[in-house]
Amino acid sequence: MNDDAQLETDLRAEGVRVTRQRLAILHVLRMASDHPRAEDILNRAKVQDPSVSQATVYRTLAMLEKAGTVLKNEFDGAGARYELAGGAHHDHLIDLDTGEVIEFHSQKIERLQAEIAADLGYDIEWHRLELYGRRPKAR
Amino acid sequence: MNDDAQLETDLRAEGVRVTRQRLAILHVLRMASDHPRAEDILNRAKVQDPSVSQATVYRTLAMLEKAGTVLKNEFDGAGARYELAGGAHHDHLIDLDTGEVIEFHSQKIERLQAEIAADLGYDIEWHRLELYGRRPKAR
DNA sequence: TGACTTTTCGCAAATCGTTCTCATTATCAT
DNA sequence: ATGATAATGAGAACGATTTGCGAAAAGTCA
Ligand SMILES: [Mn+2]
Ligand SMILES: [Mn+2]
Ligand SMILES: [Zn+2]
Ligand SMILES: [Zn+2]
Repeated sequence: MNDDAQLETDLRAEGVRVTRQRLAILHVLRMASDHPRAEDILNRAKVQDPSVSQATVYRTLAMLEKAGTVLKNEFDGAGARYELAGGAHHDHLIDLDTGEVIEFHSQKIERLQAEIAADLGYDIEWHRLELYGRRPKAR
Repeated sequence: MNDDAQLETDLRAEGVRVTRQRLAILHVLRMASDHPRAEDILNRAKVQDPSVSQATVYRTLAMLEKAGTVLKNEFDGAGARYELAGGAHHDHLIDLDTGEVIEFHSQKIERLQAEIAADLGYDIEWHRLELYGRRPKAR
């Protein structure tokens, strides 16, 4: 597990200045496992550094997304939800009752997507696969 | 091919009043094959009835969506894009260069999605599968 | 048709998440 | 430490969509 000093290294690797605010935001993302919204990230970052502003949260997220460090998910409903990009590609299942986000991956689906696009004469740049469902009522 | 008188029947079937504006909007949707945005629908509807307003376009689309007559697609980028729900379920491939929307359907993928959700203990209510790609440059 | 009730309309103002402006502050190579 | 300049906070602006409100149109039943 990376400690907070690693965050500084990560930022420097991207050639940007290491600011308190960016460290706080990255720390929040490191700790999160719930695909938080910008507003959640702001609130959590403020615990570590009360000076963090909304504008900086959005700016930092946009910057990290461009750098490939962060993934921005535009699920149905309110605003975007973010997560660190670290691991392998995965798609999401959203619980319509709780809002919980569950991750999954299907090599078969990924392959089929590529085949379909190829048949249509396209190369896929990226894709979005989201399942919206609920747990069947106890029975 | 349905004529415009059919539109009136469609509206009555939904138990709402038949207005010039609604007929114009439905007509536009009937003619469209390009997944138009609300703004496009407004502009096209104005040709038939210049009195149609933006608010009515949004209100009518929301109403038709709730009735299951219209599908609202929230693709990446600007605003939502609409289409009549008539046919069979399909997903979309968006051309990143032209914005063109291509429809496709894979029974295999649909089945895999259901299996994945079932394994996770969920029933899928709806899903979104969008492929974003481009035609390989001529070579 | 005309009076009466209900729905829908256009317009403008409000929302909401996100982006931008700009004066001020902080980082960092020197 | 100093200076160049990147990054920040506060709040205004934005764009798509939604909503409140009084006016107009649609449905109802003589
Ligand atoms: Mn995820
Ligand atoms: Mn379609
Ligand atoms: Zn995937
Ligand atoms: Zn599908």
